[in-house]
Amino acid sequence: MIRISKKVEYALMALKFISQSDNKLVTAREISDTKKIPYDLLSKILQKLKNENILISNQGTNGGYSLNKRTDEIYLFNLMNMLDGDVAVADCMHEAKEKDCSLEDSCSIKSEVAKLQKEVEDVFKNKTISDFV
Amino acid sequence: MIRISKKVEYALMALKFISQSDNKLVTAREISDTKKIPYDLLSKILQKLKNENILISNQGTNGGYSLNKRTDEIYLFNLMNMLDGDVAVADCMHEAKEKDCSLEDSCSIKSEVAKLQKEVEDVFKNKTISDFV
DNA sequence: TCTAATTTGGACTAATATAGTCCTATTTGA
DNA sequence: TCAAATAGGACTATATTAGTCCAAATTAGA
Repeated sequence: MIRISKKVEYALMALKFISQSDNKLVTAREISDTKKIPYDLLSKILQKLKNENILISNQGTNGGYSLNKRTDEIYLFNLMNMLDGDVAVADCMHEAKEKDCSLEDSCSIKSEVAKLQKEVEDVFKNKTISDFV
Repeated sequence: MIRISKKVEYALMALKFISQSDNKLVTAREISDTKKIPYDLLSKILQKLKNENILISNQGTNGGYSLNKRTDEIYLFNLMNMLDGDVAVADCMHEAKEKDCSLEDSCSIKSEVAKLQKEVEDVFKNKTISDFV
């Protein structure tokens, strides 16, 4: 839902770490060790961020990751979407599938919940990685 | 976390329903039937709201619930707290126990997460039941 | 060309949180 | 005394999140 999951938390820490490494390539192991983040989980996250063009990766010996965007171009809201999927304040606010709400007919609060959704979204859309650095 | 769980959703629907019943006592069965909410679950929610002085209950035949506060005195943020416990954008933002964050030392993003917490809290603190009626 | 360091990525398990159910009291008006 | 209601503990089921395990592919350097 709308929250900073462990994945997002780890992503923020990793991105911050990478952004502070003066263009030197950073390995998953390095981040995992200094930040005490489970290695396998972190790897998955970095791979995802690479596939989403947030990071650039170099494989093999001496490989590692580097940023592919400026920190102020990476939005928290997007990170959350990438890592945890649809960001929604309530089950019925999932865009993708309209997650067929069983209450549809009897629900009397949907429009206000939608308003809430927008307000909360805005908070997360207004934060970028640069805010965390 | 910070979201409208089913419990909160049902509470909002129920409170709206009760607020629109002109002081007539409303039974859990009545709400459950017309709003298609699982009866047992709804009962628990109403009992909780009664214990938190949001509702007044009358037991026995012809019993039921009525509001104990004006709708604009019932804050969404408080409802969430009552029904789902501590409202937090991240695990480390739980007040009660400081939920001993294993990253404590290596975490480099806590202050910004705290800022975020406050911003999101404010959204929920600025909504009352009257917004949903 | 071999080896070690590294990313890649699928499949699985464990832990936790949420949602829902079942059952038995207790209260009270008619 | 009965039926309609709230009260509430204990339990089960489901979904989500977190974390682990394993094997492959890539690449620099000895």
